[in-house]
Amino acid sequence: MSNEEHSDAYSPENFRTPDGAPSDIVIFTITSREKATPKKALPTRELQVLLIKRKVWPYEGKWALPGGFCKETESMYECALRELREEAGVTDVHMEYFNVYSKPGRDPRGWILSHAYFALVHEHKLINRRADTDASDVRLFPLEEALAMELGFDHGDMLRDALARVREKMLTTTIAREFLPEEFTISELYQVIQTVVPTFEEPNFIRKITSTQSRQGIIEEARDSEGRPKSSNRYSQRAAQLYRFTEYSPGLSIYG
Amino acid sequence: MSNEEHSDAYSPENFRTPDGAPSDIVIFTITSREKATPKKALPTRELQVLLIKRKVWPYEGKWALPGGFCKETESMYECALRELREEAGVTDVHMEYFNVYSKPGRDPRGWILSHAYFALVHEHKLINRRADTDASDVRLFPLEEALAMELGFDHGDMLRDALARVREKMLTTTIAREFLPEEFTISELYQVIQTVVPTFEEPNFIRKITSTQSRQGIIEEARDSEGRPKSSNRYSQRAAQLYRFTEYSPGLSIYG
DNA sequence: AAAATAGTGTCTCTCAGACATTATGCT
DNA sequence: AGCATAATGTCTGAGAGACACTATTTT
Repeated sequence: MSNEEHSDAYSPENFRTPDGAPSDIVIFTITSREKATPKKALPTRELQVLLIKRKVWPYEGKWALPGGFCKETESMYECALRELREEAGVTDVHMEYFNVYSKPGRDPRGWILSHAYFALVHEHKLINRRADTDASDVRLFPLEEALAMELGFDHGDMLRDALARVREKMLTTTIAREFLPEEFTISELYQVIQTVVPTFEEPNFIRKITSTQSRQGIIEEARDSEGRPKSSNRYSQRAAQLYRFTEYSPGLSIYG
Repeated sequence: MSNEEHSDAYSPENFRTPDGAPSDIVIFTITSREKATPKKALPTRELQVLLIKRKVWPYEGKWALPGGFCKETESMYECALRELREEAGVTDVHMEYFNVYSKPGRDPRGWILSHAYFALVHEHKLINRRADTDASDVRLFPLEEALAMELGFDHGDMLRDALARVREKMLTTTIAREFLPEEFTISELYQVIQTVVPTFEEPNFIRKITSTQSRQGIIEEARDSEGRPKSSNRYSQRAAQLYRFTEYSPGLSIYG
């Protein structure tokens, strides 16, 4: 066995090892507020990000993403789940890994590699938490505001990267479901997509999404126990047909 | 400041820190062999993966992915680039990060979190290397064979995950270019896609890819300095039009 | 009636899918 | 002539895009 530079004979004693491997989580939610109009109307929706105010060095007093150090007894995903629960009081949500942040010097505490996740949380899951927490140190920020802030560490990069990934996935997968109730109207779905991807615009959205031939059954009509279509007039005078996502997830291709 | 479990007052002395943070790289290439026919014909293409035979504990004698430990002075991506160069002799290729592997106990040497990349390498870039390397310990394996092998660590999982990711990206992005020369024929492109994604089948492939209306200009005709279309009879009696990828990368959506 | 959202009719043009047919140059 | 690959012709029906129009219920 040789001692060449790419030797496999690694042993922790011979090299500097990392000082920690945390996970950080970009928690997105969509808040909805009733419009001020006296009549029924679609709510105003806004994409929000959860941030935590740091109480200790480094970046004391700055806002940053929730997160924390991984333990040797858990996987990185389990670590992120734990932090999600401990810091945001949230369980059972869609969470995905998206990148590692490892630039030397990114953390003044030492050589620390951060593993970034994003989570998509339904508004209702955060409402409980907001009651029993000191709102001054854990808060939702509107996306635009959060993007303009100077966050601790390289969390600004993480936020931008997470957002780009979520926007892409919003259009190519059915993650919109994470922000919707089981049964929803086409307008709600359209609104959610537009809230995450402001450039999204489809004048004939209803036609496309419900023409079951080409995009085969991403969603289906909700029906009651007797098979009659269910509708809702939550947001409108005229009741709208309710839909639900199916299990089907289409495969996309640029070649055909 | 409190000592509660999710305190920010982390300091390396108080907790166990990782014993290492390596990167491992799944290097894909497509080999092409001339057919045995006397006449001109399309070559036989095969997706291959580069593996290295381990010489030391753990998994001594087993085949595994190339990789190695990250240094505190480099980012994880730089680490992967270095390993790619040191272990496979490859530079300037498409490489992407795709996951972290962190299951407790995954590495008998300790608490080691591995960061997995895939690289797409043109056959030509590996040919040089194969000459000056002992072919007995660094080798290309046909994909199917590699999948059936028992690799060291959790590298079997990495290989399967990398393959799934590359297959998805082959259909949704223009990474096919990584396996093709600057200018190529439609048949070559079709073959490359099928080599990576065996289920891909498009009877009217030429029509679709060259109808510049809908999939606007993913590729364009190659032309000589006088603007005349260039063609090649590398693989056929009848010369075929050459194409090149443009910079355009289409955005896909399930909603319209 | 006015407002607000839900949903349909209709037209044009492109394109997908299928399959047959022609084109070119080598052996 | 026979072959392998390259490329076009032609038909059908689905669907995208645009825009006007109708439907339903509340205020």
